Amino acid sequence: MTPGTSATSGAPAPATGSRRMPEKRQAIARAASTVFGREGYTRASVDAIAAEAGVSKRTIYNHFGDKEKLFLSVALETAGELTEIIAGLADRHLHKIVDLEADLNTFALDRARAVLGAGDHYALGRTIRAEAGNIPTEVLNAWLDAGPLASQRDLAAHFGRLADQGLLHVEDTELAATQFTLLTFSGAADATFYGAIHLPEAELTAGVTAGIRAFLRLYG
Amino acid sequence: MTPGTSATSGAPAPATGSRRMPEKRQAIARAASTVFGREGYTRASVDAIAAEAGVSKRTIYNHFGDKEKLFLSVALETAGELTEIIAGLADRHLHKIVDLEADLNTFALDRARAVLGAGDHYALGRTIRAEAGNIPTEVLNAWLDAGPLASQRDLAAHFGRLADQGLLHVEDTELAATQFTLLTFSGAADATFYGAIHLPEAELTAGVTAGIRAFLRLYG
DNA sequence: GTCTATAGAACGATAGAC
DNA sequence: GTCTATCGTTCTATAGAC
Repeated sequence: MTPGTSATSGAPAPATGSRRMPEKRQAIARAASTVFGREGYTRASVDAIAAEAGVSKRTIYNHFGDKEKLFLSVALETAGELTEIIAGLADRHLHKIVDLEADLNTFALDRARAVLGAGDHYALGRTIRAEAGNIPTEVLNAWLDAGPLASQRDLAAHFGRLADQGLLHVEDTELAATQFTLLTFSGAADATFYGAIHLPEAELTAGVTAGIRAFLRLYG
Repeated sequence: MTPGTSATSGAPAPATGSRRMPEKRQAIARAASTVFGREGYTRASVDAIAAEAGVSKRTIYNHFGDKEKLFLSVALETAGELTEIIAGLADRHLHKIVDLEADLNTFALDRARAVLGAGDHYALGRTIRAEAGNIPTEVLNAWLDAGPLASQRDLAAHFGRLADQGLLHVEDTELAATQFTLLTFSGAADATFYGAIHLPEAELTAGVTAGIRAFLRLYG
């Protein structure tokens, strides 16, 4: 094997043995994200990840060193994915306001569905939360900063703009964003264990609606 | 715990081989709670639990069947422990109000410290949350009902009483209790991954204070 | 004498690492 | 593909309780 010293060819090289195979690495990362998210860290076996990625175990060890490094790498690399999705939702629903309460409601609902819904957008995030006590502080902070905190800063910026337009009465935009998330998201996150179990749609909409009403009593 | 069939006598019965040994079972349950809470489900070995309990592995299997049953039993049996602690705090701080904002503040702070603080009051709860996807719905619901939901109902009752006294303006006491928890607790729970990492005292008090102020703007 | 609980060794499977 | 460690589980023998 010894992949580093195999044929040098600069050609596209679809076959195995090329000098660098970023697509293999990416396949491993994707597979690891899937399996870690589905099984959790300890239950996920390197065998299962290799099978999911369609590579041999040895390839994983060559690329990532060991299981822990693989997990931490994937945790860091995927930290920003959901942030961008949520930023897109905020831009779509909060950029041009037509009905403040309705627009906030739709944004909050879409965000909750994106994070907690059936898809595995956040499956790895669940595992990261579960393993928080075993993750080095720097990696944890990097994940927080590229993930949840980034979404919060983005939301605070939106609220600042809405305040400038006179649609909201906000002094501390960061605090308003935090409390918006608490009132419209954290309840559902807690009730579903961050998406691990299903929440009936009616309960989700009821919780979000009540949260939006409280938020507008505070800042409307 | 084990309400109906507790030990009949006051006799010490130190020797081995007695017909029923509930104190061994309790030692196992305590040890399992500790080790599961500290290590998580998959990392916790039956060996480690046996060592912590001062008991042989075989004894664990005789009492609980297998590792999964042991975990689920302990999860159910310890569900109400923290609930009673929090109920005591609520009774202490919310029964006789002298300064509404200060009393709510103290209660919220004490509760957050009790749940998220260094002690392992909630360590097993963290593991239960992490394993939610692998826990049978009925067990999960029983844990929720004896734990977080029970605390919430208790808090709602307090708020109902305070509303009757004219100290709060609350229509839906359950909703008020939910939003109180969201505004004064969930932020810290989220930031610490339910107590897995430490939160500086200053940040905790700042978050709680801001949450109480918002709550009183909503219901004061 | 029989029953039950205990301790500690032993087994089979699995997973991480090379 | 192989090695090695570990884990969940089971088996065997011992000893007190009825």
